Amino acid sequence: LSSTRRPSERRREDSRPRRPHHDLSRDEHKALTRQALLRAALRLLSKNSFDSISLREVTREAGLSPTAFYRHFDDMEELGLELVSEAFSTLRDMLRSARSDPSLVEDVINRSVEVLSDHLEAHEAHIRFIARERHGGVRRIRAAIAKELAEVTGELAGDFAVFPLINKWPDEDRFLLANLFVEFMTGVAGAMVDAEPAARAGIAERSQRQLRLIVVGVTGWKP
Amino acid sequence: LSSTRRPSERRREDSRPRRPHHDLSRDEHKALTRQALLRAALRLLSKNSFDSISLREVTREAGLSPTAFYRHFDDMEELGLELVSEAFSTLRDMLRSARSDPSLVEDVINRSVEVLSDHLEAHEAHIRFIARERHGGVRRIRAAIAKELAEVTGELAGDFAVFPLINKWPDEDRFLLANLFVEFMTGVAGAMVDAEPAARAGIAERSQRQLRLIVVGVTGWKP
DNA sequence: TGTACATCAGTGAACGCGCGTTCACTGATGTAC
DNA sequence: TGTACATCAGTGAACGCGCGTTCACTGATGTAC
Repeated sequence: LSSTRRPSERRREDSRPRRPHHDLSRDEHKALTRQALLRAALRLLSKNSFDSISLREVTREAGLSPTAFYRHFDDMEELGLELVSEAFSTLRDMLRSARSDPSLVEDVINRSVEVLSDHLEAHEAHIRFIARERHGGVRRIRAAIAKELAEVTGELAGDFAVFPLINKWPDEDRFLLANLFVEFMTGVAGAMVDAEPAARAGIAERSQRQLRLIVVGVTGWKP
Repeated sequence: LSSTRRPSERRREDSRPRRPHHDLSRDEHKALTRQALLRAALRLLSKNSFDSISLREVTREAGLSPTAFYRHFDDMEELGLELVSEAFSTLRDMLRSARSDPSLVEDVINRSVEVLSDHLEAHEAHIRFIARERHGGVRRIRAAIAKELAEVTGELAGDFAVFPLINKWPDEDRFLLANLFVEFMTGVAGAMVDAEPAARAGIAERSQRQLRLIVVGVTGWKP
């Protein structure tokens, strides 16, 4: 009996204290709680789609009372939109650092897929969320993801200027290629996220060969 | 007052009579009701994702009492799986007739996208359902869609034998190309389904140009 | 530095609602004779 | 063909449950003096 949990002990899902007893300011503490809600939602979203998880589930998973939610977000949709911009913020950080990586220019085909795999391993929940909600059941979230992807595509079209071959293509063709590349990579990410971890290396290899075929198309392309 | 609806008149969503008074057999009537449930679910699924619609919503939309559902399906997941096989049944009918269409061999690039557009116009709800649930929140439905897509990919790899260029490729490379093609087309379908109808022609044109780039890659590919 | 007051993140009770599922039922259709 | 009985698709009431949201509250943190 002495080892049984007392029912009054609420299960806590994170280390954020309900009542601060340490050196955090009120604002810092609030920011931590907000993060706890976002993390909790992301955890639930790896199993279910966004429009099927409830506000109460999120607060329960975060170790808060349901009403605490309203101190941080108006509703679930607002939290969802924040997850979108959070996911793309880290994704674009990754793209920025990739841009200054000389190995990527030397071996776009293999390195692109490798960079994607690495990012996926580090931010799996974010990528799964994007793959799931890209065509999901919530219009505003679909729209937010589409907007971010369009921006990434635009930037990528510019990046392609470093390749002598593509350098002289008209803007329209560069955009065409950037869009194909983004769609392809999105598909690869979606496949990897749904696959067993053991199957991911195989998907990566296949994707590299497919990307090679596309690059052959690029070298033979008449703009 | 005389024009107001009496509250006892339940809104009916289809023409299937609650109590048959005509020449349908019991089995025929049951099959119609089953169809009414599938149709109703598909209608709801164009707005929301599968794991957020309820059994009661479906029966309400079909004009039935909630309990009638259990005469046709054990639970919602069984209905969802039936929608998957229904969607792929019509899709594969389409692919079968496309296979015997000489215009497709003459002009794969443009005709493939046109055939997809036509199918999408005729079966939009089915295609949207597939695009939405392919990476959606219900494991068994994702698995069912993945299985169907894998079979379609396998058949397509065989179809490619009609092209002299690909004819001599090893099986592995043909599968690689079929997979790329299916992923590409799936992406196009997803984009079209999410886009305003007015924007679809533009997506079709862009996809044709991208497909042309891929075909350039095919012509230059060393197996 | 100390005190008095304002702020506000998080609480817990309460609400009305839609949910999935059970149950005994009804009455038209199907079948055995 | 007519009758008596079996089948079973669809019903409506009932259940316990989790939901989103409101409200007045508590008590630690922040601030004005």
